[in-house]
Amino acid sequence: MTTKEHVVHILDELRWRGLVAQSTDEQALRDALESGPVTVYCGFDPTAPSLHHGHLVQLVLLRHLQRSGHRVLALVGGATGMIGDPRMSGERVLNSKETVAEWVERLRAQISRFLDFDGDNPARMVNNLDWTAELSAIDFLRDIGKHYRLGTMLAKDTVARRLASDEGISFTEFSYQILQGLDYLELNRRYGCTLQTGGNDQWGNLLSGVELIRKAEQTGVHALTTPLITKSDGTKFGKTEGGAVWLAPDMMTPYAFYQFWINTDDADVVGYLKTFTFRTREEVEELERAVVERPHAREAQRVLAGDVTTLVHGRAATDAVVAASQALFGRGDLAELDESTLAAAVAELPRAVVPEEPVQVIDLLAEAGLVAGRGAGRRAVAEGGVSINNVRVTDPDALLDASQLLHGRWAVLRRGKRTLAVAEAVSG
RNA sequence: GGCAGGUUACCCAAGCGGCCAAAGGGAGCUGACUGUAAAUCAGUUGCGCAAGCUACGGGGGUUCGAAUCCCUCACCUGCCA
Repeated sequence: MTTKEHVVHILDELRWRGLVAQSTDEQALRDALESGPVTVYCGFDPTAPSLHHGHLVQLVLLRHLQRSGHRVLALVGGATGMIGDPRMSGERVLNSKETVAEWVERLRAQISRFLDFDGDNPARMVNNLDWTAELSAIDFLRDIGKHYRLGTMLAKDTVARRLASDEGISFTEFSYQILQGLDYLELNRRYGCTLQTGGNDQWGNLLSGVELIRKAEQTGVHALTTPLITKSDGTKFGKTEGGAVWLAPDMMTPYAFYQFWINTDDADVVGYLKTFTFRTREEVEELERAVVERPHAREAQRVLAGDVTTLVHGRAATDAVVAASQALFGRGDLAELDESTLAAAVAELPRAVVPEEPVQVIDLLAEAGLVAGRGAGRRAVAEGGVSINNVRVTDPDALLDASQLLHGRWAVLRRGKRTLAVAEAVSG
């Protein structure tokens, strides 16, 4: 921490980083954060086998708070994940208990990377299934349900809109807000938690807990939300060919993850540096100048991609993908790369196996997942969008011949400008 | 439980007996221009080299011919109880 950060209030720091959208009584929150360690919690529901870019914002926020001395609780929604937070796109399909349990474990492992669970201010991991599994329906309705007014619940934005939609809303999803409120109450009682954070779309759910605690405990607690991360061109942040930007390496390779960030628009990169990296104001300002003065150098994008990939996948993985990116997108001829450099670079890519017999290029493309099928492969070749070792392929029926294998082992397949895979000969 | 409406490709949505592998929009993909950026313009988006095959919630039927008509099942929604 630089000396300057000591004089900047954590809330102002977070605001500068674009991490603050709404909060309950801001002055009260400001005073609380200033007067001593605040216990804060943020929940993560197991709706998929991995966290994604949206959760990353929350994890970064928690990390900032922990670094400035506050106590952090990371909650995995073993219970809420079985109910489903209502969303505008319609009723969710319930996952099996086994699936939810499995995903809970995966999320736990992922969250652990972002916070410090040792030292003198350790973060703590909690699971809301721990206090809901044994809760009887009667106790739930008497002790918790009695504090909830139907009018308030129905007025919640998502609920109201879902009710007005053709699809409506099930009682299960409607009840979600109570479960989340209960979590906050429970954490307040157990650990003195007085701040809950979340995405701005969670505002209603956060307030559910704030109100429940006010009624049940006659005490005021805080809520703080982060803004929805946006892109300047109006499209959705975090959307890729494969879906979301997953943090799990088995769902999105570190290479693909790095590439996602390095392809950030000029118009967005400074904002993302503030939000997703821990760079100081001075560093960000310098990179901001670099974007204006030398946009083609893409320095800000490189720093962003490097920092975020390191945060999520670690130093070693990042070094590997940076080297791979430089090799594969560098100016030089791929054939001139030495064997070990090329080996490291292609290690990050999806691959297809080159059999003994002659094989069609389009089959390799399909096998490597670069195209959806042979037809799509033919189309890609016809469009001029396929190259092998940076040499454009023009014949849809082209075969890969052994002379194209670099170092006798690899051929770099490229579709479009930046989607890569490798065809590898079986060694032997 | 009753009545009404709905279920079309990644999403929205048109089509209501042949000219439908299915309009239009969104989104995606590719090319040109670039800086692995944006914007713009162009092409493209069921499987198959092709003949052809499989498709409009599932099943059955009418018809020379069905996404389109009939029956039935499933699911969704609304109103009423």
